[in-house]
Amino acid sequence: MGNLTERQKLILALVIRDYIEETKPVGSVRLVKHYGLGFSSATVRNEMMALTEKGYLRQPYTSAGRVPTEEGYRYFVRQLMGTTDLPTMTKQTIAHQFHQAGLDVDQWMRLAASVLARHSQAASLVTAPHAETARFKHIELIGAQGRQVLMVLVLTGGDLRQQMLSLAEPIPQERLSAVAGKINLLCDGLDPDRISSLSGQFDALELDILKLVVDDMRHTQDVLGGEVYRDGITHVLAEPEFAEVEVARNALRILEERSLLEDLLSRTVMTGNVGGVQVLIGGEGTWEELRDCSMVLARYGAPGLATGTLGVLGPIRMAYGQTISTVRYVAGLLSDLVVDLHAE
Amino acid sequence: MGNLTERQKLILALVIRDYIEETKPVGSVRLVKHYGLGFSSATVRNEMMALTEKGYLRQPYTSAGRVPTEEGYRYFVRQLMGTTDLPTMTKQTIAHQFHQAGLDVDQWMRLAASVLARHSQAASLVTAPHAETARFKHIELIGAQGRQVLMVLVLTGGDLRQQMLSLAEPIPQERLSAVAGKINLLCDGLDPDRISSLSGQFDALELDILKLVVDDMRHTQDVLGGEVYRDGITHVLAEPEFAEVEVARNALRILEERSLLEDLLSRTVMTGNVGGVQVLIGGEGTWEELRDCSMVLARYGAPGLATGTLGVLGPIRMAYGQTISTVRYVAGLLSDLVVDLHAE
DNA sequence: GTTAGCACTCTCTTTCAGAGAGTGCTAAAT
DNA sequence: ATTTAGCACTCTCTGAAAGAGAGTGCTAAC
Repeated sequence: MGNLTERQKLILALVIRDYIEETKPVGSVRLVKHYGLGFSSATVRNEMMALTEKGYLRQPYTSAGRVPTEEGYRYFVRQLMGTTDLPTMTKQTIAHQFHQAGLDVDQWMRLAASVLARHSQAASLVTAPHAETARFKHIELIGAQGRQVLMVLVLTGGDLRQQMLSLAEPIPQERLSAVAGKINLLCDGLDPDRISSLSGQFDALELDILKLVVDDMRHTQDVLGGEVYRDGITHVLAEPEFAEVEVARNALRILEERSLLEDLLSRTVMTGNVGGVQVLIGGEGTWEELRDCSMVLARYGAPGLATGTLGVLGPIRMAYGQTISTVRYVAGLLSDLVVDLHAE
Repeated sequence: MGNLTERQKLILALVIRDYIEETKPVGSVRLVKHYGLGFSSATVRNEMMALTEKGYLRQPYTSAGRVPTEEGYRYFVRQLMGTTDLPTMTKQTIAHQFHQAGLDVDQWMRLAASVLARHSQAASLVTAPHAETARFKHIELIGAQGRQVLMVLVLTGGDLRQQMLSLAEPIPQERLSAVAGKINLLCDGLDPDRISSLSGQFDALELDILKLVVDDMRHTQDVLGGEVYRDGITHVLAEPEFAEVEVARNALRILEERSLLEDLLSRTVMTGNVGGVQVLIGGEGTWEELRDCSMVLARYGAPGLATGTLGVLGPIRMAYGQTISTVRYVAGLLSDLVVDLHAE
């Protein structure tokens, strides 16, 4: 595939930049005029031919202007774009909004989704932070009417699970509290496997409860155990590449179907480090559903404590610089907030 | 506006039925042939003219077939359609799915949204059940690192709120438990106003906590206090009336923007009774955003205990019979489940 | 290595004509 | 007094044809 000359890099970058703005094939004449290049359109044409040969550009049809290929975008993102950063003003505005939200995780998530969507003009996606390995912290059993009992389970990392139990027979609140107290004492800080191994020390009722606790904890360890926050779906519909309803449907399916999302996240961002931003451009040969769109994903949080995922879904013709820096910045903010919340 | 003759009613119903199926203007000849009417196309034309005059039908352009107006759909839904019911088989299938979901409210909601979306082939919307007037049931204060405290608040109706507090100084867990115990004792079953009036009996720390409790309880009373579950967004995009991206954007905004939704729900379904299904066809002169779509909404739950809202959003050309019976049935199921959960 | 010149290709837009569907009116039939 | 057959008319939709426009790739000169 050979390397690119500086001039080829320049032209590739300009084609991408222009195409992202204008949404139509970029011609050689336009490029020279619009960006005041120091060489002629014929030269640009020659370079474009080379770039087309190398697979970074393509023509929608013979004798049309050039459009970046997915490979072209990837080269741009990896080699050409450099690391951009959000303007200080913008960062301050966003940070301010988060500080105003206080310590309510639900608020953060909603705000994060909203900020991502607005600043990238695309659909956004945020999963609540949760511990990778669930550890028991606290259980509460509150009797309701009859044999119904509300079980509230608190895990390290701030995960909170509730469940309504229907017991075989009514149990007085004192007994429930005693059971909860015993479990709290013996299981503090343990993971589900350890708790399972403790079964010898409990009676039948306690074991029933403990079984549910363990199931619940295991469930929490799933990638998508918690709530998924979305925003900006209407933004992607505004993009011309999603005018074709089938394309739009396909893209939104990714956001809507939990199983798809789970597969996608577990095989990409979950394999990366916190802080690193991953860019998926087109299907990347793996995801048929992503064929016509790109995603910018990141993991946030504090490894060992609690982590979550956030990202953006938009057309392949995406302003990657802007989007990547937004995702990185919001991921950083959320990481700070997670740390603030758990350690002092 | 005068009343309609039986034959006019028949023709109106057939036009609507045919238009819903075929998505194109219905002509007089087609109507006679396709439904084996006992009178000629000329007669149908005369009746159609009358129906057009009365505002129930309209022509996209001179000498095209007829299309129902919003007024036409409304008449159909209110006077012509009658009460349809889901096939027993379908009902059983749905009921079975819910029973399998156990007692996990989150599961119910997700399932309800999924069922609504699939059976109505439209976008669905479900809000979690919560008490209209929040009543205190239980508080738990769990010390985390340093001055951080996790407050878990349980209200009657099963509402569960968590919040991270950052206290002025570290407080030992015993003291926290004592505070929680005292609040549990004195506030059991009270509404936020009553709790506020009790301030004389508490010390500074307790009052700080109590303040947050009251705020949280008030917040829970909002229409959209809890989580909103959505599904089937891709379905509406498949409908031809949403091929125009602007129309689709507009419709999805309703689902996406909390403030819009809040306004809409509080002014419609919240004014109705549990069990009653409300149908909004087009903007109804009030909601600009709903101009190009219809919603079928219902409230479910047990009044006084906990209620929630659910519904469906689709094109005005919607299979109202099918959709309404699905919404009614799912609302009924959720109501039963809410009752099961709270009373025995 | 670069550039001017030019023929060529392909799309996009506009125009036009014909087909088709459906109406509304009139006059006859029931 | 309805209902219906007949018919002229209206309007959209489709496809073909033509012209404009943008942009390329090649060749030959700089």
